Amino acid sequence: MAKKSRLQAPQGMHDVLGEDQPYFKRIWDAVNEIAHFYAFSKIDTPIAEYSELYEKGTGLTTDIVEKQMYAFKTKGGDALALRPEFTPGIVRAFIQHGMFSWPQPVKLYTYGPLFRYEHPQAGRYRQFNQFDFEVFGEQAAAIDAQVIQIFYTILKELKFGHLVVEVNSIGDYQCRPYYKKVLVNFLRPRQYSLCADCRRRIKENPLRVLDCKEEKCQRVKSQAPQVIDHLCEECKTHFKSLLEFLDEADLPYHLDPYLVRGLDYYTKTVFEIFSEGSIQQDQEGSQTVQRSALVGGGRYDALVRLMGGKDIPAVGAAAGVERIIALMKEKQLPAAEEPAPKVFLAQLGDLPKKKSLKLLEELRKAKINIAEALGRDSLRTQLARADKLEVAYTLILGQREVLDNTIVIRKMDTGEQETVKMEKVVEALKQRLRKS
RNA sequence: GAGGCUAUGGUGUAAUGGCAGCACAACACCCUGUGGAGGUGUCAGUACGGGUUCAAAUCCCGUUAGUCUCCCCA
Repeated sequence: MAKKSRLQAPQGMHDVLGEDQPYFKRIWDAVNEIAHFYAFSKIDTPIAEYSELYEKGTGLTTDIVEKQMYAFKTKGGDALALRPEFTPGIVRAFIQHGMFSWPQPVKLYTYGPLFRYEHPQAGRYRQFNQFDFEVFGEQAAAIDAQVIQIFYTILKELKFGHLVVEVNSIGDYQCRPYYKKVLVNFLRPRQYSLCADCRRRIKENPLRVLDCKEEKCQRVKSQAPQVIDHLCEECKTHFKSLLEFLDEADLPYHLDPYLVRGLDYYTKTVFEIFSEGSIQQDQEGSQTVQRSALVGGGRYDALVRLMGGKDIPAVGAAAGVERIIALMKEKQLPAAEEPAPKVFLAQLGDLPKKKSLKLLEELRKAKINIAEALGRDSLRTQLARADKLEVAYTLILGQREVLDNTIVIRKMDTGEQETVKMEKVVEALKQRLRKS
């Protein structure tokens, strides 16, 4: 093992500096606001769980668990894993705290970092953030529609323009095994028209062949039997009902009969939300539209029971925050606005500097955002800095003022100065700021 | 897990194998209690480790990281 002693963040992980913070804030604000409106309560689960939880929940054969999990042993010998997704942890909490006996449905949301060990590239990191909404104890398709609507609304709040919801139903444990057989029977005679990966998938996970982007596989799959034609009555009714709700809610959806998802636990509804992607030119000059899913989710009616709880239906989804931010930047969508200070406090000398601390605290209580440079002594430098910050007013507190118990208010654009009594300064500033 | 491209002060950029330079930023001074302009100066770099060569930022190999593609996914 090569020793990585460079003074740098680990691969695929990065610092979020001040300039990016407003984007996160904007997203968290939108998420919290909409969660509150739809009566979701926040849950924070540990950043690590027993590995077993994901092996059982997410699925042992999924890439996420098989190849991408940060798994480790504690000193006490426990096998833990950094969470690669939210759902199993939330399901665990649901069971552990007996939420099946809470008033149903139980609506939970969360956001925070997830970890997957994979090759970083555009919009993909080893530590990344998602926000996640889950609803337990409700099997009506109305709830599926509501979850979709919530994510759609959050992205709209963030000012995304053209959003497309791709939906499909992949059946449940009654009808999917049957469809799988039909699909395999269709694919097997045609396997030599498929790419190598898909030939492998026929055995491992035939549904994923439908997801392949290879052109020759696309050709085969366009002839392939579709899941929605093989749904059992219950799943068919549920899916029809979902589409009606989506129509009613004016959500622009597109039925993608080939949408399947990578995780094992989905049943019935699966969906993804895309933004109209960026157009990229490849070497031959042909244009391909980059579409990476911003949101992915679906229904998982059997998971709670599978993990040891009661038979509780559930539906949920998660959105990738870094991807959303990348697109916000590309489309120049607004981040949160940080109110810039409009006042600067300049002080000269020891005594004024001491008085400054108290004055700053008074201004904070009065909610007047103020900048200072207590580390600087020359008035010239402090004014230069005030100028750079584009404040409207600068307070000047020197020896003379402290002795007279006054302070100077300088209006920066005109250079007018006025001396006011120290105890009046908060009021005087408020007045002036209100005017401008 | 596989592959392509890239790497020069804090940032952005120069340098036919031959003195590592410029701009911005930061800091100080010109100007001791009055900013915006201007001037002077300071700080600071060839990602890391090897190799070729009289001579390497430049060529070669490896590592690391970034970026992109496949895989997979948010």
